Amino acid sequence: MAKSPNTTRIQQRNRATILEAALDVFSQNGFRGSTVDQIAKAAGLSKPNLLYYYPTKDAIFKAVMSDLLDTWLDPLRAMDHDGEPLVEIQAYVARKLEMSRDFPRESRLFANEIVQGAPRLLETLSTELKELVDEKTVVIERWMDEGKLNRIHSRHLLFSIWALTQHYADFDIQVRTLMGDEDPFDAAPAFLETLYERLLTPLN
Amino acid sequence: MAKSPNTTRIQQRNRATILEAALDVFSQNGFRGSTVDQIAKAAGLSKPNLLYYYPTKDAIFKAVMSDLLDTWLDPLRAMDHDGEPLVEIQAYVARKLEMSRDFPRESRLFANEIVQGAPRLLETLSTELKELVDEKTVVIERWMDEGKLNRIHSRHLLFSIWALTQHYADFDIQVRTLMGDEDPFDAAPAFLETLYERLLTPLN
DNA sequence: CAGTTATTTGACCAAGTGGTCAAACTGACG
DNA sequence: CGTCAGTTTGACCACTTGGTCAAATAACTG
Repeated sequence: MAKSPNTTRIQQRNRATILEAALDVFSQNGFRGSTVDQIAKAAGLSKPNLLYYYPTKDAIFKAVMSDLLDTWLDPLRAMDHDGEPLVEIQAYVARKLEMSRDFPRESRLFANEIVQGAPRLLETLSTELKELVDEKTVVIERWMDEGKLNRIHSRHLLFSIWALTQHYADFDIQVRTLMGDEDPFDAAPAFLETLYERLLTPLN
Repeated sequence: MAKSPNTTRIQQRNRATILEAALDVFSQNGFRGSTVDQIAKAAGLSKPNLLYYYPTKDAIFKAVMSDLLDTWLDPLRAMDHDGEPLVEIQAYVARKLEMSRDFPRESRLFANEIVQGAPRLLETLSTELKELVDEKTVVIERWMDEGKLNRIHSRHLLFSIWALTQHYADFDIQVRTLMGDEDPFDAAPAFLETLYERLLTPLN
Protein backbone atom coordinates (compact mmCIF):
# COMPACT_ATOMS: atom_id res chain seq x y z
CA MET A 1 0.00 0.00 0.00
CA ALA A 2 1.09 3.57 -0.63
CA LYS A 3 1.69 6.16 2.06
CA SER A 4 -1.88 7.33 2.66
CA PRO A 5 -4.89 5.76 1.00
CA ASN A 6 -7.03 8.89 1.11
CA THR A 7 -10.24 6.95 1.69
CA THR A 8 -10.32 4.37 4.46
CA ARG A 9 -12.81 1.59 4.99
CA ILE A 10 -14.56 3.51 7.74
CA GLN A 11 -14.78 6.59 5.57
CA GLN A 12 -16.39 4.66 2.75
CA ARG A 13 -18.94 3.06 5.02
CA ASN A 14 -19.84 6.29 6.77
CA ARG A 15 -20.04 8.36 3.63
CA ALA A 16 -22.41 5.83 2.13
CA THR A 17 -24.55 5.74 5.27
CA ILE A 18 -24.68 9.52 5.31
CA LEU A 19 -25.71 9.85 1.68
CA GLU A 20 -28.41 7.25 2.16
CA ALA A 21 -29.74 9.02 5.24
CA ALA A 22 -29.49 12.42 3.57
CA LEU A 23 -31.46 11.21 0.55
CA ASP A 24 -34.16 10.04 2.89
CA VAL A 25 -34.36 13.29 4.80
CA PHE A 26 -33.89 15.71 1.91
CA SER A 27 -36.44 13.97 -0.29
CA GLN A 28 -39.02 14.21 2.45
CA ASN A 29 -38.41 17.77 3.60
CA GLY A 30 -36.52 19.59 0.88
CA PHE A 31 -33.25 21.38 1.50
CA ARG A 32 -34.39 24.14 3.82
CA GLY A 33 -36.84 21.87 5.57
CA SER A 34 -34.14 19.38 6.52
CA THR A 35 -31.76 19.78 9.45
CA VAL A 36 -28.28 18.46 9.93
CA ASP A 37 -29.42 16.90 13.18
CA GLN A 38 -32.13 14.97 11.35
CA ILE A 39 -29.62 13.58 8.90
CA ALA A 40 -27.14 12.75 11.66
CA LYS A 41 -29.75 10.90 13.63
CA ALA A 42 -30.97 9.03 10.53
CA ALA A 43 -27.38 8.03 9.82
CA GLY A 44 -26.74 7.00 13.42
CA LEU A 45 -23.92 9.49 13.86
CA SER A 46 -23.36 12.51 16.08
CA LYS A 47 -23.64 15.87 14.35
CA PRO A 48 -19.96 16.79 14.67
CA ASN A 49 -19.06 13.38 13.33
CA LEU A 50 -21.28 13.87 10.33
CA LEU A 51 -19.71 17.26 9.71
CA TYR A 52 -16.32 15.57 9.87
CA TYR A 53 -17.22 13.76 6.64
CA TYR A 54 -19.12 16.56 4.91
CA PRO A 55 -18.19 19.97 6.22
CA THR A 56 -21.53 21.72 5.56
CA LYS A 57 -25.19 20.92 4.95
CA ASP A 58 -24.70 22.28 1.46
CA ALA A 59 -21.86 19.85 0.81
CA ILE A 60 -24.05 16.92 1.84
CA PHE A 61 -26.77 18.07 -0.51
CA LYS A 62 -24.41 18.51 -3.43
CA ALA A 63 -22.98 15.07 -2.84
CA VAL A 64 -26.45 13.50 -2.85
CA MET A 65 -27.40 15.41 -5.98
CA SER A 66 -24.36 14.57 -8.06
CA ASP A 67 -24.68 10.94 -7.00
CA LEU A 68 -28.25 11.06 -8.22
CA LEU A 69 -27.94 12.94 -11.47
CA ASP A 70 -26.15 10.34 -13.54
CA THR A 71 -28.58 7.60 -12.58
CA TRP A 72 -31.38 9.94 -13.40
CA LEU A 73 -30.35 10.67 -16.96
CA ASP A 74 -29.35 7.13 -17.82
CA PRO A 75 -32.71 6.01 -19.24
CA LEU A 76 -32.72 8.84 -21.76
CA ARG A 77 -29.07 8.27 -22.67
CA ALA A 78 -29.91 4.64 -23.33
CA MET A 79 -32.41 5.47 -26.08
CA ASP A 80 -30.84 3.90 -29.16
CA HIS A 81 -30.60 6.11 -32.25
CA ASP A 82 -30.60 3.08 -34.51
CA GLY A 83 -33.43 1.17 -32.87
CA GLU A 84 -37.04 0.88 -33.91
CA PRO A 85 -38.55 4.29 -32.98
CA LEU A 86 -41.77 3.15 -31.31
CA VAL A 87 -39.97 0.38 -29.47
CA GLU A 88 -37.24 2.71 -28.26
CA ILE A 89 -39.67 5.28 -26.91
CA GLN A 90 -41.87 2.69 -25.26
CA ALA A 91 -38.77 1.21 -23.65
CA TYR A 92 -37.76 4.64 -22.41
CA VAL A 93 -41.21 5.20 -20.91
CA ALA A 94 -41.09 1.79 -19.24
CA ARG A 95 -37.66 2.46 -17.76
CA LYS A 96 -38.71 5.84 -16.43
CA LEU A 97 -41.78 4.31 -14.85
CA GLU A 98 -39.69 1.61 -13.22
CA MET A 99 -37.45 4.27 -11.78
CA SER A 100 -40.45 6.05 -10.29
CA ARG A 101 -41.46 2.80 -8.67
CA ASP A 102 -38.00 1.76 -7.49
CA PHE A 103 -36.43 5.13 -6.69
CA PRO A 104 -39.25 7.42 -5.58
CA ARG A 105 -37.04 9.33 -3.15
CA GLU A 106 -34.72 10.33 -5.93
CA SER A 107 -37.64 11.49 -8.04
CA ARG A 108 -39.10 13.51 -5.21
CA LEU A 109 -35.80 15.14 -4.35
CA PHE A 110 -35.51 16.19 -7.95
CA ALA A 111 -39.07 17.48 -8.04
CA ASN A 112 -38.63 19.37 -4.79
CA GLU A 113 -35.59 21.11 -6.17
CA ILE A 114 -37.15 22.08 -9.49
CA VAL A 115 -40.47 23.20 -8.06
CA GLN A 116 -38.54 25.63 -5.90
CA GLY A 117 -36.78 27.10 -8.89
CA ALA A 118 -33.80 24.73 -8.97
CA PRO A 119 -31.46 27.15 -7.17
CA ARG A 120 -28.82 24.48 -6.71
CA LEU A 121 -29.39 22.75 -10.02
CA LEU A 122 -29.93 25.34 -12.76
CA GLU A 123 -26.34 25.09 -13.93
CA THR A 124 -26.66 21.36 -14.58
CA LEU A 125 -30.06 21.70 -16.23
CA SER A 126 -28.91 24.31 -18.72
CA THR A 127 -25.77 22.45 -19.71
CA GLU A 128 -25.74 18.70 -19.21
CA LEU A 129 -29.49 18.08 -19.49
CA LYS A 130 -30.02 20.61 -22.28
CA GLU A 131 -27.27 19.02 -24.33
CA LEU A 132 -28.72 15.56 -23.89
CA VAL A 133 -32.23 16.72 -24.72
CA ASP A 134 -31.07 18.62 -27.79
CA GLU A 135 -29.31 15.52 -29.02
CA LYS A 136 -32.31 13.27 -28.48
CA THR A 137 -34.87 15.61 -30.00
CA VAL A 138 -32.81 15.61 -33.20
CA VAL A 139 -33.12 11.84 -33.29
CA ILE A 140 -36.83 11.90 -32.58
CA GLU A 141 -37.42 14.44 -35.29
CA ARG A 142 -35.45 12.34 -37.74
CA TRP A 143 -37.74 9.44 -36.90
CA MET A 144 -40.72 11.65 -37.64
CA ASP A 145 -39.19 12.80 -40.92
CA GLU A 146 -38.80 9.17 -41.91
CA GLY A 147 -42.50 8.63 -41.23
CA LYS A 148 -41.78 6.19 -38.41
CA LEU A 149 -43.58 8.34 -35.85
CA ASN A 150 -46.59 10.63 -35.84
CA ARG A 151 -45.37 14.19 -36.20
CA ILE A 152 -45.70 16.00 -32.88
CA HIS A 153 -43.68 18.52 -30.90
CA SER A 154 -40.61 16.55 -29.84
CA ARG A 155 -39.79 18.54 -26.69
CA HIS A 156 -43.36 18.38 -25.46
CA LEU A 157 -43.20 14.65 -26.10
CA LEU A 158 -40.26 14.36 -23.72
CA PHE A 159 -41.98 16.59 -21.16
CA SER A 160 -45.04 14.37 -21.35
CA ILE A 161 -42.96 11.28 -20.62
CA TRP A 162 -41.35 12.90 -17.62
CA ALA A 163 -44.62 14.28 -16.32
CA LEU A 164 -46.54 11.04 -16.69
CA THR A 165 -43.92 8.74 -15.22
CA GLN A 166 -42.59 10.91 -12.39
CA HIS A 167 -46.11 11.79 -11.32
CA TYR A 168 -46.44 8.33 -9.79
CA ALA A 169 -43.42 8.96 -7.55
CA ASP A 170 -43.81 12.66 -6.84
CA PHE A 171 -47.55 12.60 -6.16
CA ASP A 172 -47.49 9.10 -4.72
CA ILE A 173 -49.48 10.04 -1.63
CA GLN A 174 -52.25 11.59 -3.72
CA VAL A 175 -52.31 8.75 -6.22
CA ARG A 176 -52.50 6.13 -3.50
CA THR A 177 -55.10 8.04 -1.54
CA LEU A 178 -57.34 8.08 -4.59
CA MET A 179 -56.73 4.50 -5.66
CA GLY A 180 -57.39 2.81 -2.33
CA ASP A 181 -56.18 -0.77 -2.32
CA GLU A 182 -55.19 -0.92 -5.96
CA ASP A 183 -51.46 -0.51 -6.57
CA PRO A 184 -50.96 2.31 -9.08
CA PHE A 185 -48.03 0.47 -10.62
CA ASP A 186 -50.24 -2.46 -11.62
CA ALA A 187 -52.15 -0.63 -14.31
CA ALA A 188 -49.75 2.21 -15.09
CA PRO A 189 -47.47 0.34 -17.52
CA ALA A 190 -50.36 -0.75 -19.75
CA PHE A 191 -51.96 2.67 -19.54
CA LEU A 192 -48.82 4.46 -20.67
CA GLU A 193 -48.12 1.91 -23.37
CA THR A 194 -51.57 2.45 -24.84
CA LEU A 195 -51.19 6.19 -24.58
CA TYR A 196 -47.89 6.36 -26.42
CA GLU A 197 -48.85 3.79 -29.00
CA ARG A 198 -51.89 5.84 -29.93
CA LEU A 199 -50.00 9.13 -29.78
CA LEU A 200 -47.02 8.04 -31.82
CA THR A 201 -48.32 5.63 -34.44
CA PRO A 202 -48.32 7.40 -37.82
CA LEU A 203 -51.71 7.58 -39.49
CA ASN A 204 -50.49 7.40 -43.13
CA MET B 1 -74.92 49.33 9.92
CA ALA B 2 -75.04 46.98 12.88
CA LYS B 3 -73.09 47.40 16.10
CA SER B 4 -69.75 45.87 15.15
CA PRO B 5 -68.86 44.83 11.61
CA ASN B 6 -66.36 42.18 12.62
CA THR B 7 -64.22 42.83 9.58
CA THR B 8 -63.14 46.41 8.92
CA ARG B 9 -61.84 47.90 5.69
CA ILE B 10 -58.27 47.83 6.95
CA GLN B 11 -58.63 44.22 8.00
CA GLN B 12 -59.87 43.20 4.60
CA ARG B 13 -57.08 45.01 2.82
CA ASN B 14 -54.36 43.62 5.09
CA ARG B 15 -55.65 40.07 5.09
CA ALA B 16 -55.69 40.11 1.31
CA THR B 17 -52.17 41.55 1.13
CA ILE B 18 -50.93 38.93 3.56
CA LEU B 19 -52.47 36.00 1.71
CA GLU B 20 -51.02 37.27 -1.56
CA ALA B 21 -47.56 37.65 -0.02
CA ALA B 22 -47.82 34.29 1.72
CA LEU B 23 -48.75 32.54 -1.51
CA ASP B 24 -45.66 34.02 -3.10
CA VAL B 25 -43.34 32.98 -0.32
CA PHE B 26 -44.83 29.57 0.44
CA SER B 27 -44.97 28.54 -3.20
CA GLN B 28 -41.31 29.37 -3.63
CA ASN B 29 -39.94 27.85 -0.43
CA GLY B 30 -42.48 25.41 0.91
CA PHE B 31 -43.85 25.60 4.43
CA ARG B 32 -40.73 24.83 6.43
CA GLY B 33 -38.54 26.81 4.07
CA SER B 34 -40.58 29.98 4.53
CA THR B 35 -40.24 32.35 7.47
CA VAL B 36 -42.78 34.65 9.01
CA ASP B 37 -40.33 37.50 8.53
CA GLN B 38 -40.18 36.82 4.80
CA ILE B 39 -43.94 36.93 4.52
CA ALA B 40 -44.16 40.08 6.64
CA LYS B 41 -41.58 41.84 4.51
CA ALA B 42 -43.28 40.72 1.28
CA ALA B 43 -46.56 42.07 2.63
CA GLY B 44 -44.99 45.33 3.78
CA LEU B 45 -45.97 44.78 7.40
CA SER B 46 -44.06 44.32 10.63
CA LYS B 47 -43.98 40.81 11.98
CA PRO B 48 -46.11 41.51 15.07
CA ASN B 49 -48.61 43.27 12.85
CA LEU B 50 -48.82 40.26 10.58
CA LEU B 51 -49.32 38.02 13.59
CA TYR B 52 -52.12 40.33 14.68
CA TYR B 53 -54.10 39.19 11.65
CA TYR B 54 -53.05 35.54 11.59
CA PRO B 55 -51.84 34.33 14.98
CA THR B 56 -49.40 31.66 13.74
CA LYS B 57 -47.45 30.68 10.64
CA ASP B 58 -49.63 27.61 10.48
CA ALA B 59 -52.76 29.74 10.43
CA ILE B 60 -51.43 31.74 7.50
CA PHE B 61 -50.68 28.57 5.63
CA LYS B 62 -54.08 27.09 6.27
CA ALA B 63 -55.76 30.29 5.13
CA VAL B 64 -53.79 30.27 1.88
CA MET B 65 -54.57 26.62 1.32
CA SER B 66 -58.29 26.77 1.88
CA ASP B 67 -58.46 29.86 -0.32
CA LEU B 68 -56.71 27.88 -2.98
CA LEU B 69 -58.47 24.55 -2.78
CA ASP B 70 -61.84 25.54 -4.15
CA THR B 71 -60.35 27.30 -7.14
CA TRP B 72 -58.21 24.29 -7.72
CA LEU B 73 -61.01 21.77 -7.94
CA ASP B 74 -63.36 23.95 -9.96
CA PRO B 75 -62.27 22.75 -13.42
CA LEU B 76 -63.02 19.15 -12.53
CA ARG B 77 -66.34 20.08 -10.91
CA ALA B 78 -67.29 21.88 -14.09
CA MET B 79 -67.06 18.73 -16.21
CA ASP B 80 -70.63 18.26 -17.42
CA HIS B 81 -72.13 14.78 -17.00
CA ASP B 82 -74.49 15.40 -19.88
CA GLY B 83 -72.05 16.93 -22.31
CA GLU B 84 -70.30 15.34 -25.26
CA PRO B 85 -67.60 13.14 -23.63
CA LEU B 86 -64.64 14.03 -25.81
CA VAL B 87 -65.53 17.70 -25.75
CA GLU B 88 -65.93 17.72 -21.99
CA ILE B 89 -62.60 16.10 -21.35
CA GLN B 90 -60.78 18.29 -23.83
CA ALA B 91 -62.33 21.32 -22.18
CA TYR B 92 -61.21 20.08 -18.80
CA VAL B 93 -57.66 19.62 -20.08
CA ALA B 94 -57.70 23.09 -21.59
CA ARG B 95 -58.92 24.68 -18.35
CA LYS B 96 -56.31 22.90 -16.30
CA LEU B 97 -53.61 24.03 -18.69
CA GLU B 98 -54.82 27.61 -18.48
CA MET B 99 -54.65 27.40 -14.72
CA SER B 100 -51.05 26.24 -14.91
CA ARG B 101 -50.29 29.23 -17.08
CA ASP B 102 -52.25 31.79 -15.07
CA PHE B 103 -51.79 30.48 -11.52
CA PRO B 104 -48.42 28.76 -11.42
CA ARG B 105 -47.80 29.71 -7.80
CA GLU B 106 -50.93 27.91 -6.71
CA SER B 107 -49.90 24.83 -8.64
CA ARG B 108 -46.42 24.84 -7.16
CA LEU B 109 -47.69 25.30 -3.63
CA PHE B 110 -49.90 22.29 -4.14
CA ALA B 111 -47.06 20.27 -5.62
CA ASN B 112 -44.71 21.24 -2.83
CA GLU B 113 -47.18 20.05 -0.28
CA ILE B 114 -47.94 16.74 -1.93
CA VAL B 115 -44.34 15.88 -2.79
CA GLN B 116 -43.55 16.21 0.89
CA GLY B 117 -46.29 13.77 1.83
CA ALA B 118 -49.15 16.27 2.18
CA PRO B 119 -48.88 16.49 5.98
CA ARG B 120 -51.24 19.45 6.11
CA LEU B 121 -53.51 18.28 3.30
CA LEU B 122 -54.09 14.54 3.61
CA GLU B 123 -57.44 15.05 5.29
CA THR B 124 -58.79 17.09 2.39
CA LEU B 125 -57.36 14.73 -0.21
CA SER B 126 -58.98 11.67 1.28
CA THR B 127 -62.39 13.25 1.69
CA GLU B 128 -63.23 16.17 -0.56
CA LEU B 129 -60.99 15.28 -3.49
CA LYS B 130 -61.64 11.54 -3.26
CA GLU B 131 -65.37 12.13 -3.32
CA LEU B 132 -65.13 14.35 -6.35
CA VAL B 133 -62.87 11.92 -8.18
CA ASP B 134 -65.09 8.96 -7.37
CA GLU B 135 -68.07 10.82 -8.76
CA LYS B 136 -66.31 11.82 -11.97
CA THR B 137 -64.78 8.42 -12.64
CA VAL B 138 -68.27 6.95 -12.56
CA VAL B 139 -69.28 9.40 -15.27
CA ILE B 140 -66.20 8.70 -17.36
CA GLU B 141 -66.78 4.97 -17.11
CA ARG B 142 -70.38 5.41 -18.18
CA TRP B 143 -69.13 7.26 -21.24
CA MET B 144 -66.84 4.33 -22.00
CA ASP B 145 -69.69 1.86 -21.53
CA GLU B 146 -71.69 3.83 -24.04
CA GLY B 147 -68.85 3.52 -26.53
CA LYS B 148 -68.27 7.26 -26.58
CA LEU B 149 -64.70 6.92 -25.31
CA ASN B 150 -61.90 4.42 -25.76
CA ARG B 151 -61.88 2.09 -22.77
CA ILE B 152 -58.96 2.95 -20.51
CA HIS B 153 -58.32 3.14 -16.78
CA SER B 154 -60.37 6.13 -15.70
CA ARG B 155 -58.31 7.08 -12.64
CA HIS B 156 -55.07 6.90 -14.57
CA LEU B 157 -56.73 9.10 -17.16
CA LEU B 158 -57.33 11.75 -14.53
CA PHE B 159 -53.79 11.38 -13.18
CA SER B 160 -52.46 11.85 -16.70
CA ILE B 161 -54.38 15.09 -17.10
CA TRP B 162 -53.08 16.44 -13.82
CA ALA B 163 -49.53 15.34 -14.53
CA LEU B 164 -49.41 16.75 -18.05
CA THR B 165 -50.99 20.10 -17.30
CA GLN B 166 -49.45 20.86 -13.92
CA HIS B 167 -46.02 19.88 -15.20
CA TYR B 168 -45.84 23.17 -17.09
CA ALA B 169 -46.30 25.13 -13.87
CA ASP B 170 -44.46 22.93 -11.41
CA PHE B 171 -41.42 22.27 -13.60
CA ASP B 172 -41.61 25.65 -15.29
CA ILE B 173 -37.93 26.42 -14.78
CA GLN B 174 -36.87 23.14 -16.35
CA VAL B 175 -39.31 23.43 -19.23
CA ARG B 176 -38.21 26.98 -20.04
CA THR B 177 -34.54 26.14 -19.68
CA LEU B 178 -34.94 23.42 -22.28
CA MET B 179 -37.17 25.37 -24.67
CA GLY B 180 -35.07 28.52 -24.90
CA ASP B 181 -37.00 31.38 -26.49
CA GLU B 182 -40.09 29.36 -27.34
CA ASP B 183 -42.98 29.83 -24.91
CA PRO B 184 -44.08 26.40 -23.70
CA PHE B 185 -47.69 27.55 -23.62
CA ASP B 186 -47.69 28.23 -27.36
CA ALA B 187 -47.54 24.61 -28.42
CA ALA B 188 -48.83 22.88 -25.31
CA PRO B 189 -52.58 23.27 -26.01
CA ALA B 190 -52.35 21.68 -29.45
CA PHE B 191 -50.04 18.97 -28.16
CA LEU B 192 -52.41 17.96 -25.39
CA GLU B 193 -55.43 18.14 -27.67
CA THR B 194 -53.80 15.76 -30.10
CA LEU B 195 -52.75 13.47 -27.30
CA TYR B 196 -56.19 13.15 -25.77
CA GLU B 197 -57.98 12.94 -29.08
CA ARG B 198 -55.84 9.98 -30.04
CA LEU B 199 -56.05 8.40 -26.62
CA LEU B 200 -59.79 8.72 -26.19
CA THR B 201 -61.33 8.25 -29.63
CA PRO B 202 -62.95 4.82 -29.83
CA LEU B 203 -61.45 2.65 -32.57
CA ASN B 204 -64.29 0.93 -34.39
C1' DC C 1 4.01 -2.21 22.98
C1' DA C 2 4.48 3.07 21.66
C1' DG C 3 3.50 6.48 18.46
C1' DT C 4 0.84 8.38 15.03
C1' DT C 5 -3.17 9.17 12.54
C1' DA C 6 -8.10 8.76 11.93
C1' DT C 7 -12.49 9.05 14.19
C1' DT C 8 -15.84 10.50 17.60
C1' DT C 9 -17.90 13.42 20.95
C1' DG C 10 -19.70 16.89 24.64
C1' DA C 11 -19.83 21.53 25.24
C1' DC C 12 -20.35 25.57 23.14
C1' DC C 13 -21.65 29.77 20.03
C1' DA C 14 -23.76 33.14 16.93
C1' DA C 15 -27.50 33.69 14.00
C1' DG C 16 -32.14 32.87 12.87
C1' DT C 17 -36.67 31.41 14.18
C1' DG C 18 -41.76 31.62 15.79
C1' DG C 19 -44.08 34.04 18.88
C1' DT C 20 -45.26 37.55 23.03
C1' DC C 21 -46.26 41.94 25.18
C1' DA C 22 -46.87 46.41 26.84
C1' DA C 23 -46.94 50.61 25.05
C1' DA C 24 -47.88 53.77 21.41
C1' DC C 25 -50.51 55.36 17.63
C1' DT C 26 -54.69 55.96 14.44
C1' DG C 27 -59.10 57.05 13.03
C1' DA C 28 -64.14 57.13 13.39
C1' DC C 29 -67.78 59.06 15.92
C1' DG C 30 -70.50 61.55 19.28
C1' DC D 1 -62.50 68.09 21.45
C1' DG D 2 -62.40 63.32 24.06
C1' DT D 3 -62.76 58.51 23.84
C1' DC D 4 -62.34 54.05 22.75
C1' DA D 5 -61.92 50.07 19.73
C1' DG D 6 -58.85 48.86 16.26
C1' DT D 7 -54.07 48.89 14.59
C1' DT D 8 -49.01 49.07 14.75
C1' DT D 9 -44.49 48.55 16.68
C1' DG D 10 -39.80 48.02 19.27
C1' DA D 11 -37.98 45.20 22.48
C1' DC D 12 -37.76 40.89 24.00
C1' DC D 13 -37.69 35.58 24.79
C1' DA D 14 -37.10 30.65 24.38
C1' DC D 15 -35.83 27.51 21.17
C1' DT D 16 -33.73 25.65 16.96
C1' DT D 17 -30.18 25.62 13.74
C1' DG D 18 -25.62 25.31 11.24
C1' DG D 19 -21.26 25.04 12.54
C1' DT D 20 -16.72 25.04 15.76
C1' DC D 21 -13.26 23.19 18.85
C1' DA D 22 -10.48 20.99 22.08
C1' DA D 23 -10.19 16.87 24.07
C1' DA D 24 -11.07 11.91 24.19
C1' DT D 25 -11.07 7.52 21.99
C1' DA D 26 -10.23 3.94 18.46
C1' DA D 27 -7.35 1.93 14.62
C1' DC D 28 -3.36 1.11 12.35
C1' DT D 29 1.78 0.86 11.85
C1' DG D 30 6.26 -0.33 12.94
